[in-house]
Amino acid sequence: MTLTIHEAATTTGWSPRMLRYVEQLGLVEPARSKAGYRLYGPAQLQRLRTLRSLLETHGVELGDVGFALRLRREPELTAALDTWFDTTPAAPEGVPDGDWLAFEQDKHQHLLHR
Amino acid sequence: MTLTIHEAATTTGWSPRMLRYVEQLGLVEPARSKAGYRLYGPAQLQRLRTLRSLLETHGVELGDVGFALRLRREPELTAALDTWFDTTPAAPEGVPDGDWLAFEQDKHQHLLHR
DNA sequence: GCGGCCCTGACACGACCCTGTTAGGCTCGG
DNA sequence: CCGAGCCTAACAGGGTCGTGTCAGGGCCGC
Repeated sequence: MTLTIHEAATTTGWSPRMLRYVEQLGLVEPARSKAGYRLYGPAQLQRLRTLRSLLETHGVELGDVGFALRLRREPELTAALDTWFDTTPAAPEGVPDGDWLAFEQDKHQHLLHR
Repeated sequence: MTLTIHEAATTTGWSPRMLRYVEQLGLVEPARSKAGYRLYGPAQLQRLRTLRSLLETHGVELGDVGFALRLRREPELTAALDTWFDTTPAAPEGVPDGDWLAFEQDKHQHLLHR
């Protein structure tokens, strides 16, 4: 029930080279035989096929998916990005600039070290 | 209370060229004067500075932040990535492969069209 | 035991990203 | 009105990404 890299390549539409690259990005990691051969099971094949359609239908690059993976593995990075995006793009009215800057910096401080 | 692009550049550590590039990525979009001049207010300056530290401390590229922005603007892309990542990396035991594949595809279907 | 796979590592090469720089034209302030 | 600064558009060059291909060396099945 496991395919060699060349077999997996032909049934999923990737090239063997790309399968190794995808593995290097941490996206699909096949099991290994005792001698080090990559062994692709049904789960990996399915993942490879859905990955392919994901790229096509959303116009995404492999590197982008790699970055999304990084986001999952580094919640603090995700948090930092979230606070950055959520920072009000315009200063609230009635608040002096200095105070507002201090407020925002404080907010970031808390969120980063939570 | 608004700075011209060159002034904003010197106080934030970016180059004018980069400020235009950052704007093009949709990350920091300054107001415009009637004649089309970019006008950076305190909010934009703060955003530029925090962006800079974000890149340094997390070893992230501008393009990555751009992709994160894209994720916020395209929830369906985020959903697609989530379901892909959450696909069990190994088939559950006791379930024939065919059934499991069907189950996963069905799950994706639902999640995508929710 | 040998032909055909697989492994890792490396080079190659186009495409695109990042950043600076320049050109040509408009705008601001004194 | 004139010098300094802004605008857009374009080119340029070093860097990285995606992908193929090759070399040198193990592993597998008949």
